[in-house]
Amino acid sequence: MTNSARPSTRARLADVAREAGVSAATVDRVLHGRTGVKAHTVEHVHAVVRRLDYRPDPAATRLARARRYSLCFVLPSGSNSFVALLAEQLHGLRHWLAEERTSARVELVDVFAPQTLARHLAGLRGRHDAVVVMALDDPQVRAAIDDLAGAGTLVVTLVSDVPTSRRAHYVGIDNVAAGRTAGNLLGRFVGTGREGRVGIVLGSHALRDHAERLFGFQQVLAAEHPRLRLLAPIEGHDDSAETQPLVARLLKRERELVALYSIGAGNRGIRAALDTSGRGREIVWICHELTPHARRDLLDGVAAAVINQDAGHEVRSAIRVALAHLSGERLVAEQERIRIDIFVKDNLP
Amino acid sequence: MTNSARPSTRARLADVAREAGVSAATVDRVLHGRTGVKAHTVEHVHAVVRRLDYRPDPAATRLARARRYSLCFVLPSGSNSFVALLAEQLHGLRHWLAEERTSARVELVDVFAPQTLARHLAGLRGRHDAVVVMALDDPQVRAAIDDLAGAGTLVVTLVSDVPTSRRAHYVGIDNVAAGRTAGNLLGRFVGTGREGRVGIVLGSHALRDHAERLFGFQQVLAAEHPRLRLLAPIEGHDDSAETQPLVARLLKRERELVALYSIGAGNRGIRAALDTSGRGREIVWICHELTPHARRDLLDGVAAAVINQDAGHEVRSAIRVALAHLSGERLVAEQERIRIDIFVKDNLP
DNA sequence: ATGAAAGCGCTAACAC
DNA sequence: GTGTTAGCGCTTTCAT
Repeated sequence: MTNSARPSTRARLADVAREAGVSAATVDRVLHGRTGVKAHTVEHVHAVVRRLDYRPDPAATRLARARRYSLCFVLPSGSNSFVALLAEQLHGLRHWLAEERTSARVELVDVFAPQTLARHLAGLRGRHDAVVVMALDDPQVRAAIDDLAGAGTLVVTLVSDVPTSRRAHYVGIDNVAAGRTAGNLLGRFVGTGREGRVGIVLGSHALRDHAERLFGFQQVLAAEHPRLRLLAPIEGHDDSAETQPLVARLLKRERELVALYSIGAGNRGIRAALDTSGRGREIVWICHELTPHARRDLLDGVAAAVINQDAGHEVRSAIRVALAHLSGERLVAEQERIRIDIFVKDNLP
Repeated sequence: MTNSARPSTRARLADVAREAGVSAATVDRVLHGRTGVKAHTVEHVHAVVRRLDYRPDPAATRLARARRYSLCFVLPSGSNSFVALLAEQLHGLRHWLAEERTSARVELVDVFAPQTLARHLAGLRGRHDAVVVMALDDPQVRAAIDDLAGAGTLVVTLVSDVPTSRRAHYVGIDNVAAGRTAGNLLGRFVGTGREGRVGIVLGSHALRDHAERLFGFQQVLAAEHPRLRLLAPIEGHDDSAETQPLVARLLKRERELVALYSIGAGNRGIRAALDTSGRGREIVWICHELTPHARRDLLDGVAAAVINQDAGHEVRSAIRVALAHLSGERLVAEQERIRIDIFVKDNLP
């Protein structure tokens, strides 16, 4: 009875091999579903694995793996602060990436030009193990994603999904729920009894995340705050300089405006317009993404709430998801779900 | 030039050893600040480490370490759902703990009895590497923590801190900020212009987290919603059965009650009292901790918002913090900060 | 179809 | 004070 020598320790691969009467290499083959093992042996090894409740030691696995992975992040160009946050988070993960034997590069592309984005994606074919893309949901882009996937590149969508494409995974929030959340807060902040008009600013109807947020927002306002009337959404293309005059005009025209929902980026323009109008503290303003500016807007009492998706979580999740797919590891789906954060002045991190 | 054989790869310990002209063991000693190395050698090795930008591979480190750690979680007994959530999360981490060569046990103690808790802690002396405790901030408890720490046991406080004790770390939210957040939301939900009275229910003034939340809540209401009058807080000892009649009486007595802030546990009692009174949907109710019941309360439209601290994050953080202290690893402080989550009906995870 | 053996990068016991 | 050596648990050639 020498096997009582290491008590209370979990089973190792060697234990499985011994119990199954095969070598470690065979167990490894079975565990990774590789060919070249007799069907009967496969069965048997699996049985032993189950019996011993064997689970591989991830530290040993990582240490022994030779393969290196190459990722490419494709993000929108422009001055969008949230995108800057994503890029910054990615940079901050460089040491972790090195430990995971993974390299990641960032490429910036004009996201409002589907053709440009599609061509860029086409150019990535065969150059990376996985491409993580914050995409426009457009037929050309979808086709480009399908081509990449067809050529064996894993595609992960980030922040804004292209659900009917062959992307392996979407990392981001449920944007309909995010829009509902904004509607819930905005309606309650204005006051259930009060009448008034609500302005909406978005980047583009063509951006799936924006369209979904708008949908959720409208749902909740119609159902729970019917006294508030929604004005036609303004398209600012996520650009502050473009957004500011549009919102300034809105503020001048609509004297009964009680609230403003900013669905996308370009919030510096909105803030400027609100400041100029002098109505910044009476209008309930809700926007998305906790950028440094949004933080200021909250602290200044101009923004009532900010709905956020954690850029750090998203980048880490995208990497974990990609590596899990590439190396055949399991994912805890629940762990990869991105939360819809609500920030007000007092719970800022 | 054989060193171009492994290009683009980060430096390993062996590289540092070679460059410094010492053995791997010596580098190891220096890196872990162990004695028995000439001061000059220490300097030199550090210099090489810096020059090569060497950072140890955590996978290799974990694999090689022989030491096992033993943790003990001391949590309040009773029917508190949030505590159940903590215990459940800890159970879910058993495989991770096994990988980290760490064992963790849970012990349940009556947290409202300082003497009992103090005695229990005293009994833990010398039995674990670290004790994680959700403690009452009381002189006897503080002394017990100091004794434990003095005897070489690492103490981490969880959820509710004992700041002047010798605990190595506090894992939990900023409860003053949490109270402020509740005040902010509650005030806005009621409507800035509206008058009325606000009821407050807490477990005990002796619980530091409860006292801090109350403080933050009062701050915000006084400063930003002076038209709302706070009633004297009710102490329900985090117990639903005890809380329910107290709240029922409050609801009967106070016809001008417009909102209710529940600082601690026992929310099932509050929900029952609200349901019985028939005022559940007109009174703005805000409570803490997203338990299964709180989730229902939100979905039913009875709770307006739930302020939450993520039980899973807290348990993982407590373990990481403890292991980092015990094994002398670095911590990314920013990563261990526990968020103050806000949940409404629409952003439930 | 399967096994033997050499690492992956670090730690720890034991020499010297 | 410092070096040598034998693992940690898995992956991956290369044999057979």
